Amino acid sequence: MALDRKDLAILAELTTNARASHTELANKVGLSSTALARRQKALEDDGYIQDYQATLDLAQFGLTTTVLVRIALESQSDEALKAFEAEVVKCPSVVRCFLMSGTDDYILIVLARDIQDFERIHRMELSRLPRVARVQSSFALREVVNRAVPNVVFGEAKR
Amino acid sequence: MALDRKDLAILAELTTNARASHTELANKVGLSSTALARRQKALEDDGYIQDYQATLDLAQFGLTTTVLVRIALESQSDEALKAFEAEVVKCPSVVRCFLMSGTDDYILIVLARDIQDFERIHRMELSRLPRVARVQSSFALREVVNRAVPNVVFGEAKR
DNA sequence: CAGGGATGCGCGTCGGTGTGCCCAAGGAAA
DNA sequence: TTTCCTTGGGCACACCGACGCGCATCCCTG
Repeated sequence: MALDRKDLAILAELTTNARASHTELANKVGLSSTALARRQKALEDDGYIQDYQATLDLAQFGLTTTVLVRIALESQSDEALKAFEAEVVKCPSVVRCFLMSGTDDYILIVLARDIQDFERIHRMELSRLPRVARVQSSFALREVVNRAVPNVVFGEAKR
Repeated sequence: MALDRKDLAILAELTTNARASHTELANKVGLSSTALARRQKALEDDGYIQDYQATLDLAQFGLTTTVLVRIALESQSDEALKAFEAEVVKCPSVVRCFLMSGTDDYILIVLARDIQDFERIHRMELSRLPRVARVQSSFALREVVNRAVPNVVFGEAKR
């Protein structure tokens, strides 16, 4: 299935106003509400739209510090990876975790209130992860770009 | 303003079903629809909820490859940082960009269709960024954790 | 005991949503 | 070229549900 520029406009708008009504969206895209409803339902049924979620302002919760954590394991055996991953998913301060190629085995993105809070997270969450050989943390001083969807998705219009 | 466990339950539910109606949410949280409407509006007005956005399945768009890119600049002067950041925000394949402490100046998260596509991105987007001294790319083999909101937010109930 | 804050119920209004039908455009086949 | 068929769009309508309000109640606190 190919998406035309109106589909992309719908997606672009929904990634900002997920609660927009059919008529509201229709006006912005340049369609009637019924045509838009059909397209939106198709986008959902075809899996382009996964779900609709509220975005929280993490700064309101005091989570202003982002830390990138590089982790190397003692062993790259399947058992070690499984054991590590089974625990890392439980860490409440971890928002992302990638299994990486290269020298580092895993890279985590951790959210903390401040540096002292990260010390606590390091002690209570990260240092308790199994099979870890080395942990290296880098603090993000500022977030320059933060997009849920790359702009490249909306750039191409086909029909 | 302090949030009680019902507020957290509302937020937890809205981060999954942003389009849920008041009555629907009220049933899940254990409130009447009117009480829930008041709380939800308060959460919005107080800035806890930033906005509501549709989540796209990036795999449906062919974006299955995540790359972490470490970039060091020729100079850490304010002018060099400004010049770099002004251009990196235009890169359509970049979803995140952090100014970092430590040896690396910036860390980017880039989404590509595949490794060949990343070669194109490297050539067309990354290598054209100004003041770059060194670019180092690491491919993510798998994504173990991907959360928009850390679980630590929902963990604390106060009232 | 009094008062403020939050809740729940009921109501009316409003708007969204879904359906049926018709129309226009484009492509294919005769 | 004509005709048929398919695809997508728009209009109108009716139904259902959401939403917001007012008021009584409850709890907690001072």
